[in-house]
Amino acid sequence: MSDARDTLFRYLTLLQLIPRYPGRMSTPVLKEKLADRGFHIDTRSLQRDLSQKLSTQFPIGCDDSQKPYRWYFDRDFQCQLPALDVPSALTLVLAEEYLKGLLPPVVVGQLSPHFTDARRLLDKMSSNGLSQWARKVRAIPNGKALIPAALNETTWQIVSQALLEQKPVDVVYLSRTSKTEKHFTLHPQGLVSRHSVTYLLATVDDYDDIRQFAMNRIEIATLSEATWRPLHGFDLDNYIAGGAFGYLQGKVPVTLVAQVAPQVAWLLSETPLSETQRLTSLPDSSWQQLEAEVPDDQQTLWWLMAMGANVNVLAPTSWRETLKANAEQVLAHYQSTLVAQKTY
Amino acid sequence: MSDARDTLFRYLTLLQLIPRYPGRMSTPVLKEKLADRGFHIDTRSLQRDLSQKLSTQFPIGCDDSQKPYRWYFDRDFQCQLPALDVPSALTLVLAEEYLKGLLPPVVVGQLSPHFTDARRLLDKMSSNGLSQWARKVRAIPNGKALIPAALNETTWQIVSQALLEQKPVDVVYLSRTSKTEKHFTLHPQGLVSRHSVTYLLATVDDYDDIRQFAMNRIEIATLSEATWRPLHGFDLDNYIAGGAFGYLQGKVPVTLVAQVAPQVAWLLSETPLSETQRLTSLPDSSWQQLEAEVPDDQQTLWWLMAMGANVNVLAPTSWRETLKANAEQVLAHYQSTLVAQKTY
DNA sequence: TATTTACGCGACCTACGTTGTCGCACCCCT
DNA sequence: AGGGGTGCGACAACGTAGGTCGCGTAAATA
Repeated sequence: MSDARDTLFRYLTLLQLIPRYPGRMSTPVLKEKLADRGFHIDTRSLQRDLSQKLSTQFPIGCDDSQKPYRWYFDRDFQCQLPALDVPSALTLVLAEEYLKGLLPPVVVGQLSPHFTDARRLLDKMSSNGLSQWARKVRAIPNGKALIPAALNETTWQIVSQALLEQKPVDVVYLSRTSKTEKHFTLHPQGLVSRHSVTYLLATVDDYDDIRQFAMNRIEIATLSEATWRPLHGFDLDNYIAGGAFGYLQGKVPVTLVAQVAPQVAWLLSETPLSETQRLTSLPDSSWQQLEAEVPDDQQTLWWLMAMGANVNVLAPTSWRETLKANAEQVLAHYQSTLVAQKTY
Repeated sequence: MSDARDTLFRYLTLLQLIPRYPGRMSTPVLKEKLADRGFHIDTRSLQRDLSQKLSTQFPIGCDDSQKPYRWYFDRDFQCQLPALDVPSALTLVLAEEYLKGLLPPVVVGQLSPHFTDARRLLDKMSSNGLSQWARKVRAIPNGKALIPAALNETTWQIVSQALLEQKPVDVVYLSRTSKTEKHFTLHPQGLVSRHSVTYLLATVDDYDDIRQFAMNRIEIATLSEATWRPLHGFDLDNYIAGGAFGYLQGKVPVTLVAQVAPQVAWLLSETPLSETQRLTSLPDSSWQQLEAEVPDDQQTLWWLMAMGANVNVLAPTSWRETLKANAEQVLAHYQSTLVAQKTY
């Protein structure tokens, strides 16, 4: 293995080194990287491998406009080494259905080679002609499907790279309040995808406080020349729990007690609110009593609100009061706009 | 290519033919499949390839308990041919975060080789030691995260295979109403993953009507000996739109008109309700007027309810009435249980 | 413009890897 | 006990991978 004169393995390593299309890699660099991994071969051999062996059998392209030729894989080529099995392929299709509603198109596009691979397998499998797998699988997302914010492909690439390699980025950002473009140097500390909007958490210029930047409002991103300023003691989970995304979350879970309508009980018996959930029948009613330890956060409260008259929260009292107050406010709204309503 | 005496390519094809662990494939079968793809080689060569070349370089195992040896890949081995790039790896991590809340653990586990591959790449990349990528990325799911219904691994494998290959399955199903186990022969027609519960749509035994089966309540599934009875004219999308999953959906979209609080307007400007959405300022208020073409479905109504007092729906009138009635009912609840409340 | 440098590429040759064939051993089945 | 299916060691012939040399070319440098 150290000598590793095994041709096959060298080919495979080489194939793994060649980047997918937007990227490219020159022959000398490839030789270098190959050497790093224990394959000390002559430049000539590498050239032969590329231009005679691999490029005839694989969708590999060569940019020969400049002299150190640079090689790349076709953008959408994908090859799983243990080929996908049918269940995995189906899972991928399902996953794609879900993710399309959750992540920006560009980001899902990043994974398209995987998904197309799965689809190709399923297509091929139904050689009888009419399996029509595409019409057999659907994902119904949780909650209202909002349209994911569009974002720029290179922005995603630059920012994700910067985040992971701990490098600063220069960005042109379209501020929300003032509709003006601003220039910042960001030091990325984290990435949060909330619903369908992706936020970059970063410190700005020379300041030490974390700020949020919606990725879709970053107009241009480039790796910065500035030096990286590390930030210690930042914890993403604490940051989120602190309410930064509108999800103020109490440290301690609370015990939810509520009466729920039959259809809600049915739902909850399939997909519990928490591990500790208990459902018990109520006398003289088709409703059931629900008890569960749930996080003290906005999400849970919204879920309860969406259930509307189908749940009747008994505890915690604060939630009960909130829900009650909310209902009163809603009614108040509908009183005050009574006149306006008539115009529709 | 027809003669394809290229060793490398034969090796690769072979590697793609060897299934991942739960599966296994015997030498004669491999020879057969290889021949199908144009590689007519001697059995001896195949044996050498497997036992001397491939199994020394790859995590390949051999079950030699029976005489036609059967080969398989390590369960969690994964090899992308153009290796993953950093943005793709990060996307995979994000995707996994989301999917963990949406699909049953076993189903996500089906994709774990992909995800572990991504994680391995990120781990390796941060050779400086402390990139701690895992602490840098979070996905906050849309809506309340219910716990996905657990389901059996082999059930998923059998059923997905049956669905795609148009084969009937014999199942032991734990009925919801009566807590008894029932035996059916199902003819799978579709698969719907709703929130976190996965349903199989199938005709039962000799009947022609579609019924839903929660995958998590299928206790045992085996490919059936029965002959496949095709069902014509079934359209999954129509079926869902027809309200089968509690999402009765009007054929025509409706025009939603509402006044929304600033924070809701903020959210909607990032992730619109629909392509046609318009937000306009209201005089004498920080609220804004929202107009959008939205589907006439339960999801949208739930979303409006969750927004509570932060939206004031003006049209369609039916929704306005529904929301108002709901608020009144909620208040009524909280009146009637006033006494009970005090005990908490 | 002349010179240098860096690559790509064709050619050549040798060592070694690949592959078909044969024979033997083993196990299972009848 | 015998025969078919399979794994495996050995061997010889063929093919080819890979190091080396040298030329041509294009870009960089003086």
